[in-house]
Amino acid sequence: MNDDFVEAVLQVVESIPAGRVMSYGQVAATFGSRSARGVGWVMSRYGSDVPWWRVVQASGKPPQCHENSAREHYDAEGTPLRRASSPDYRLAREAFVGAS
DNA sequence: CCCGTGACTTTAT
DNA sequence: AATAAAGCCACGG
Repeated sequence: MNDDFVEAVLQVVESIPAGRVMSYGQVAATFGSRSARGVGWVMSRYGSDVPWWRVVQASGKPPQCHENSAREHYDAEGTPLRRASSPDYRLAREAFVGAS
């Protein structure tokens, strides 16, 4: 299967620093994709191995399906529910590529 | 090969 | 502001 896609998603999610959250579209764009659903799909399958709670919706709210579980993580990590300051995903992608 | 589904996003009405 | 529709990637039946 396309481990590339999965690997990319996991890579980005794992790269998210504590106290910072990224939206699905943000993450997707970060590794050069446009599919937030693809990211969500990967999370549902492989998200168990990554800090999925650092990945939130574009609205800055945690996953609608795991909000209560995510809250525990936020309380533990002290993650401030705050989406990327700028909705300019492309900039973030370049930033990640440059940092990589 | 076509259709439906999923932890989504964005634009339009 | 809220709702509707379309777009997007990958997978299973």
